[in-house]
Amino acid sequence: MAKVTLQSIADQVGVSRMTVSNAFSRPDQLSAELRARILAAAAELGYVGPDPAARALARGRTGAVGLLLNGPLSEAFADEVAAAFVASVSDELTARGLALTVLTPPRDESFFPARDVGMDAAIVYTCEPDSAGVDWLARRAIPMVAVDQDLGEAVPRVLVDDRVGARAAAEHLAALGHTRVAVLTLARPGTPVRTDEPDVLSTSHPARERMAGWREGLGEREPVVGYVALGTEGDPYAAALELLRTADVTAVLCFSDVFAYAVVRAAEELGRSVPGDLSVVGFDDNPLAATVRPALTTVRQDVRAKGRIAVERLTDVLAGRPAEPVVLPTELVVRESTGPAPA
Amino acid sequence: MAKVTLQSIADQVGVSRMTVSNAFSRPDQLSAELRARILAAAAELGYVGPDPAARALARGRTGAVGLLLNGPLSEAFADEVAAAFVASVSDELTARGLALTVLTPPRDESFFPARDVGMDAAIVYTCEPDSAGVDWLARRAIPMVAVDQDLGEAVPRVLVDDRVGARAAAEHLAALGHTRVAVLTLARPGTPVRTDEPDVLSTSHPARERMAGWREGLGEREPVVGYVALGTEGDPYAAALELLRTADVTAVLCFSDVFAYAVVRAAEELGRSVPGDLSVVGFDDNPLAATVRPALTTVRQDVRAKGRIAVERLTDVLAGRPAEPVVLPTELVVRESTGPAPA
DNA sequence: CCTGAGTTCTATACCGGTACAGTACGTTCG
DNA sequence: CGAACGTACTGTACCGGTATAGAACTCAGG
Repeated sequence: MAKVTLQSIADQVGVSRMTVSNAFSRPDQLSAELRARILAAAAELGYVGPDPAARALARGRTGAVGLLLNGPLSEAFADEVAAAFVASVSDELTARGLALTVLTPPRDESFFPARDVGMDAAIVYTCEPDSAGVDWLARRAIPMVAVDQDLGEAVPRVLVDDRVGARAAAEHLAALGHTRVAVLTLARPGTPVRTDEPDVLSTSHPARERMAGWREGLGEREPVVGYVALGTEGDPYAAALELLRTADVTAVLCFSDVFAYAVVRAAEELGRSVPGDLSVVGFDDNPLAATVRPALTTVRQDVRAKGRIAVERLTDVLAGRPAEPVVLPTELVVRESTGPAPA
Repeated sequence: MAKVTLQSIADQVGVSRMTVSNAFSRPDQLSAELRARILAAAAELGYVGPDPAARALARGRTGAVGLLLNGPLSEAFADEVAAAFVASVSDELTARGLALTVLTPPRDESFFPARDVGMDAAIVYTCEPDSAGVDWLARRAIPMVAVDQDLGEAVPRVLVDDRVGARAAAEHLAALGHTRVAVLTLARPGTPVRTDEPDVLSTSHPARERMAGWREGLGEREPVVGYVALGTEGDPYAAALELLRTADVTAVLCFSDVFAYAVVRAAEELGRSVPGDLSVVGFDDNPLAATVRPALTTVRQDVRAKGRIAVERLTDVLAGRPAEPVVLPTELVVRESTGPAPA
């Protein structure tokens, strides 16, 4: 059977192709009676509806929004917080009649999603400003919204107040009398597990901001005894063991709740009780944080709101409205993993 | 600035438009020297590369594959097993130079991803054969692969041997002397929480097959004392409490590890010890199953393999190769949540 | 010197729609 | 009763590429 197009239906019914197009895409442009006849003819011929590719070319819109990630999706999902963000973005896009296309770094440059996939706009999640993906999107002039990252003034951003949250966590420890505090945070990929060099820190916005907040909150005390910087491929538990064995501290500030829980388990392994001998603070308020024992003191952020607001900003941009930068609040949640510094 | 197209570069360099197209898409079709000149001119004019929408129309391929889900993405992610499957699919597609577009049921028919988004093929995950999404894909003649569902002979399927796994779980309980066994499984949406009517069961392939396997494995004994059928919106913990309060059983077979853990907590709440007073078996071997106490006896399936094989089948279909149906094995994993039936 | 087989580039013909500016024909209103 | 307007439909001009067949030229082999 030959391909069924708008034209074949137009011929069948005896109207112009444009009228058939309108029957599907702009019902108010023709009489109900004629539209019914056209739809009937279409059904009879087995016409499904306008071809998305042709429509995308003619309209200049695809109906899809890209979500640019800095690693494979399985990596994002290893972190429950990132997974919740992705889910939130998808839900919000659905509610607005947009589809989600996942843009991951390619294995092979021959097909580069950020360069080769049609989309109306993109949400950039935690990607370095100089990454290839961001570069392609920018060169294609695809409207972007940056989440958990600063891509410059031109790109609207949705951030979390990591610094204030981290400062609150550090002040909490300080108020409990802790003076020897370590940090377990993210490092640039490839960095050795343990280091005291501040410049191996991950350049991600949250990593920088949280570190800055911790330093502020620890105030005049020797701010950080040492820290373990962990690449994405690192094993948090091994890093935590290493940290506790080599650093003489009474508390640890962690980049995430997953890291914090690793510290808790490492402390148990080494026979140190939490929070009796060691206080541990996480970040994000992962569902995990409330479930494990001892429940983790952490800094809460509202991940679903982050996704929702990112999509709102995106639709603002698509509609030509100005999109103000947003900074979402954080909140210290004190649970069982922190206590007074041991004497 | 006027839009930069292939034609503008062709004019600038003084070659045909086709040659410029080849410079980007088929480098072996022209001399290296000319290609370099074209690329230089393109860079100078700020040409990014062929427009994906136009290319999709001309080539008849988009480079994107749809993943059809039967609910919002956040719902899929509530289940760690489904999330792992999605991640696996994405990783495998990336490895093959394809992008992933998420196809969820629309809030509003005006934009229906399964109907309106361009894609080369689709993976259908746990969707009812008569759902609107499947119907649109079928009418568009989009190549499909069905996962955890049977869409008829024409659609290649990737299944898990749920029945054999469930039977093994039931036989395990039988061997331990259990004769009064309940089931906690999925129901059709909207079904009341507790029922003994078999036909409220979810029509999903896994739900049917697991139930069949459980019945087989319990053999000649009164097969199932009763079961709680749980819609997707139901609260497993509440259902588990209800079940244990009303059914006089020594063991519960569950549709998932999440359900099983809910039963464990409900048993604790009611003062019954697991596995002393009550044995519980889950399904899937969710990471959770090994972490919680008591660790859950469960039926393992390899979710990453399921994603990988689904994508393999999909590429087979795209290449015109026949795609044989696949049934992946399951394996009973005995941990701490099952023990001899109490006297 | 002629033939056949590469290269390298071009001409033509689509791919399947939508936007926009009409045209033709009632209706309404001053 | 004529101007102004709304409704219903059409004609034309794109949207920005790619496939395919062929033309022009080079080169090796007989």
